[in-house]
Amino acid sequence: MNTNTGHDQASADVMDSLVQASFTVIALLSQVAAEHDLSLTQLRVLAILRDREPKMAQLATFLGLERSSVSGLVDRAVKRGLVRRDVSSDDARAVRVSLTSEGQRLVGLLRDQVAVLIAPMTSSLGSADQKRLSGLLRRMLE
Amino acid sequence: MNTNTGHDQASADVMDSLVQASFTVIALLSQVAAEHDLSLTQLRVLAILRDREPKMAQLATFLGLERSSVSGLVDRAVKRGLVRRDVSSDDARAVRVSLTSEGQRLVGLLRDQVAVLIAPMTSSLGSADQKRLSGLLRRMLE
DNA sequence: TATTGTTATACTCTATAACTATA
DNA sequence: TATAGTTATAGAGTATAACAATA
Repeated sequence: MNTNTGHDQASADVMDSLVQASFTVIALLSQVAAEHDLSLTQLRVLAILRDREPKMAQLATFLGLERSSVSGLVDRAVKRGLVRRDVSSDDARAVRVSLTSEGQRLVGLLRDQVAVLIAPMTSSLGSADQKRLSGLLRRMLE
Repeated sequence: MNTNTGHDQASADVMDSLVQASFTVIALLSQVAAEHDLSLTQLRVLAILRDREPKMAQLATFLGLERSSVSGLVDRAVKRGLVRRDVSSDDARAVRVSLTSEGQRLVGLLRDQVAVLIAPMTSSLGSADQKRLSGLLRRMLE
């Protein structure tokens, strides 16, 4: 009988495999980031800016961080020439953050390297199972 | 034609869904940790110690961190009464780390809370699909 | 008055280098 | 000599609180 306390075996299995897979993937992303002297958070910043030009407060929301924390992150990324700050056209208080061309180049490179590192894992599944996996994950994330 | 550069659509799909799912899961773990004033790393330490009593160097390997970093982590966990250091019986240089009863209690609680938070996600899949998902993830991680 | 962003401050996390004690 | 662990130091990441500029 399932008493719905979240402890039945099937739930525990999904939880454990999801958690383990997540740590594996995050470790891999951290490794790619570290090879470019970036933290995981800096990599996230670049990934977010890949198809967005948010204001600071929006970037903080995406990252789940305080605005003050994001100020420092953006400072360091600007110092490295990866990111740009521009005063918003519609609100003189607001700052819009975007990738420089150097930042765009790097984010493409990072994506390629992640693909290379993740491939040995995913290719242990056949092509049909890869589609099943991404389908299941997407349905779960919706 | 797939030129095997890791850029075909199926590979990109799995990569993107895995990365997105991983960030979602890690954010959830961080949230549970934060509710107990723990960092994600401290939560990992407790989870590792749940069924192991490693020496410092082994714990560092599990975490993928330097021994000096682990010294600080264990210091803070000891200070909170969650973890204990004992001189190893076979090597007077080595230190064995283990959970206190308070640490055991907490790690159980954390696991329950993660299960509760992850449930809304996983339960969007039927029971058969949950099994498929954990099966695919496990095969991928082997 | 409320909001946007930055700055000041403090603590955690992490690495490197130097050290102590034991093997 | 080599290994296990700690300590000293420095930089990044993070939050809270206080602040300036603009709305």
